[in-house]
Amino acid sequence: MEMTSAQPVTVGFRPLYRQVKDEFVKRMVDGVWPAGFLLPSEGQLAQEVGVSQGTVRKALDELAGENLLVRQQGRGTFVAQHDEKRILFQFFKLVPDDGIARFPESVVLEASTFPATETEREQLGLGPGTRVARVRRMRAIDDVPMIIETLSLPDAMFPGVTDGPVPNSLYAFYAERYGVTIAHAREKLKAITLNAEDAAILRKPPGHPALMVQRLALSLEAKPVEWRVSLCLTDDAHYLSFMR
Amino acid sequence: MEMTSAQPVTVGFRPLYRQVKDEFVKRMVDGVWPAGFLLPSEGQLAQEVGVSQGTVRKALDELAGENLLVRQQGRGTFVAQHDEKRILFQFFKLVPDDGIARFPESVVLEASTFPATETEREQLGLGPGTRVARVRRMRAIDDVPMIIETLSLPDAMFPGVTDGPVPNSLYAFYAERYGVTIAHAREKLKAITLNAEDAAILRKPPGHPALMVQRLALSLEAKPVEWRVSLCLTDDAHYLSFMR
DNA sequence: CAGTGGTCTAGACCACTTT
DNA sequence: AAGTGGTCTAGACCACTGA
Repeated sequence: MEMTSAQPVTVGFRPLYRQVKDEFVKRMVDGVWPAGFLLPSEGQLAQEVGVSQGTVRKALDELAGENLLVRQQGRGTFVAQHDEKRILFQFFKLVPDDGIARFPESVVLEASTFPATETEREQLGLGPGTRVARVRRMRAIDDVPMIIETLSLPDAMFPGVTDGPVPNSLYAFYAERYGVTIAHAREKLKAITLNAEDAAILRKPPGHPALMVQRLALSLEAKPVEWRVSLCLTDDAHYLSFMR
Repeated sequence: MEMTSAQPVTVGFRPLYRQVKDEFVKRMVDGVWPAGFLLPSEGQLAQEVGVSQGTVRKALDELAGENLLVRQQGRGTFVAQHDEKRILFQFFKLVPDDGIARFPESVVLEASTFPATETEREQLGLGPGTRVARVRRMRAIDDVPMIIETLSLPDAMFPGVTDGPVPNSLYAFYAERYGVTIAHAREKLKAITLNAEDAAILRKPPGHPALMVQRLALSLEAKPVEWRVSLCLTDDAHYLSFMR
């Protein structure tokens, strides 16, 4: 029996540009390349990691396609930031019926830490007995109440997040204060009718229909980081979804 | 005054690979490359249109990214088809809460042509007095009624579509019988409560909440082709949306 | 085995931005 | 003018498929 001829095990194959991509993601995760950072030029990066410029380019192009980098011809390549424009474009799908997307203001109703519920533990991948920070707030567009939002964060990952004031733009805050970047999210939608308490906050009668949006936000490392349940009025707005 | 020195008008600049891409889309629109068609190899195409293989590749890659082509290593590149798998993945976002996507069956309630309403004319870009074919059907998953769907098609583009039986899988039917390929779609979602008639069909009490999905489907040429309003029960299912 | 798409490289030139 | 990303090319080799 021939011992030396190993079978062609294709098991560990991983394209160079993907390895390069992983390295770049790691730099973002580790904070070496923070939000807004101007990357070295393609040529420099290629020399640095020891591959051709074309391979670096393919890695950067894919990261730009995932909205993690922003490329600007003549200027350079930047780490994406959670500015208002990006959030409106990438994460906020509720649009007034006039078609002009606007950023909602917020009024915090409650912010404190609690023992995680079973749903929170399941969604965020937490063990029993873990604590979460929970924020409940009302959001309005043009001073018209539109959304009641309850969000849960692993307390260990966001220590003291409910101690101070909670800013309106949370994803920029997570990045700046905790070094946690929200990269992607999954939303599940259901139609419900409002109970008396929620209806009062949104100035509608009990039993009024609303859109319930359950969002799980994932970090750069694809770990679940935030669980958010929103009740949205869709009388004068709609949730917009494109299928490419 | 110097008449010969024109300013450097960058007006007509269009990358080669985009022109190649346009040419390939045209071949699909014209039916030269029908659904499921196996394209010539990259090398042949490059020679045919007179560019390098790399340029053809970039065009094909973008088209694959838009789900208009499917590439398979070792096999070749194919024109995308509206098979059940693609529709489930790309166009059908209502998923049972168990997380296992399934294709719904249909029962046609009504199918005929009518003068287009103002909404239909506006959405489909039709002139006054135009006729539309309208189909109303109930859709069920695992024999449980889930959706009431009303769809409108320009009669001129789909002549006689309501004369025969209406198949369950419409997008494959549009492609095969009318040479119309649905490429993309836009959906607007609202929460509503069911009226007595719709509630009876879905076996729920009047006033029960439901998700209203208004879909405008676009052809390869980016023209609006189908207007579809669906009322979906979300008691045991949800609309799933990813944000990349 | 031949043929396909997938990866990787190297180099040239173009368009855009900033100095 | 210098530096950036964007396009285009040509050629080599790899991984996958099917005969």
